[in-house]
Amino acid sequence: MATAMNTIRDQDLVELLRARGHRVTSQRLVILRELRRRATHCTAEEIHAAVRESLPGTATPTVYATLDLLVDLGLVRRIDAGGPALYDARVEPHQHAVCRGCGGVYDVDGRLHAEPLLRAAREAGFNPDGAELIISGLCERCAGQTRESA
Amino acid sequence: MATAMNTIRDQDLVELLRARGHRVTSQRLVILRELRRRATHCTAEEIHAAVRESLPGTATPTVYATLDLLVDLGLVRRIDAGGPALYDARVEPHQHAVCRGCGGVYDVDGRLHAEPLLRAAREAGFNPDGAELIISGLCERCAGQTRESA
DNA sequence: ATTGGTGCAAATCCTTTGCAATAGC
DNA sequence: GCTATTGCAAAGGATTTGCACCAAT
Repeated sequence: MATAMNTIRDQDLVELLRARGHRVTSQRLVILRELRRRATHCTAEEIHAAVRESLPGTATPTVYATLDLLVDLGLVRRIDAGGPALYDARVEPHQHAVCRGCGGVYDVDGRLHAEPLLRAAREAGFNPDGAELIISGLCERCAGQTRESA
Repeated sequence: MATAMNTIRDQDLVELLRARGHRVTSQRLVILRELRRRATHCTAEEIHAAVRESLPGTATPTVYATLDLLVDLGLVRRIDAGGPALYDARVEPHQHAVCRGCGGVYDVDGRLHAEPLLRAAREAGFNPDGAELIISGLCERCAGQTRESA
């Protein structure tokens, strides 16, 4: 089922699964591929719809379980931005901006410098392994509408 | 209904509501007071239970609507940490750490320096008005259990 | 007197659970 | 063959909606 093009990209998932004693299943491969194909965050539902095309029988709980696993393996970021959870396989350092008006989520490129806070967490007995920044505000369109209606 | 002690603290809410053309209701006062009394983040459900004691008939949708409004007014922070939304009226600069194991949310004192990212967002046409950092990892207890079971 | 807020009931949305069948090791 | 993973159906929990009544301005 794996094409030559995808084999290289699938490699890291296969190795991580084996290393952790998990099984390599087509659902897992297809779901990660789908997340990587779209270079943006998407919901479990969107992934489910896309995955159905290559793997018609795929069930909702499988999608959720797999997304959880991919997050655990560190291959996917989970973004909690108020609505349904978003999943993101984009690897470049970037954060997310959420519009208070329309709920849209936008990428903001740039590295997050949270070392002092991670250190503070560590000193308080917490073992951090990552951090997510959510910027909130108004997107261009919603800011414009607010101004017009005021 | 307002006691002398609370009047001072309620003042900012009353003024903000008036300024924005909203009405001053006892539900709004009581919900904000409750959030301020507990110096930690809590769920809508917890607030609801607490508010029922002084305002027995209070309905779920009222609690949600009021919390939304308080967040809009900038008096309360909303924290999306994977489970039910948390609301926090603590004013000292601090962020939150969420345990992957038990889901617990802990305060991490310290100011967040996200100016470069906020600037990047602004340059991309977004109008930021705040940012929330969620640190993820394992709390002391869960980290211990993982080690034991390994 | 107006109309924004509230309470109630019910709906909706997202996510998880329980269990039998399947497929990876 | 053993057991993790899957699919299916259904439950569960959080939040929102629609509408009638109430109460702040």
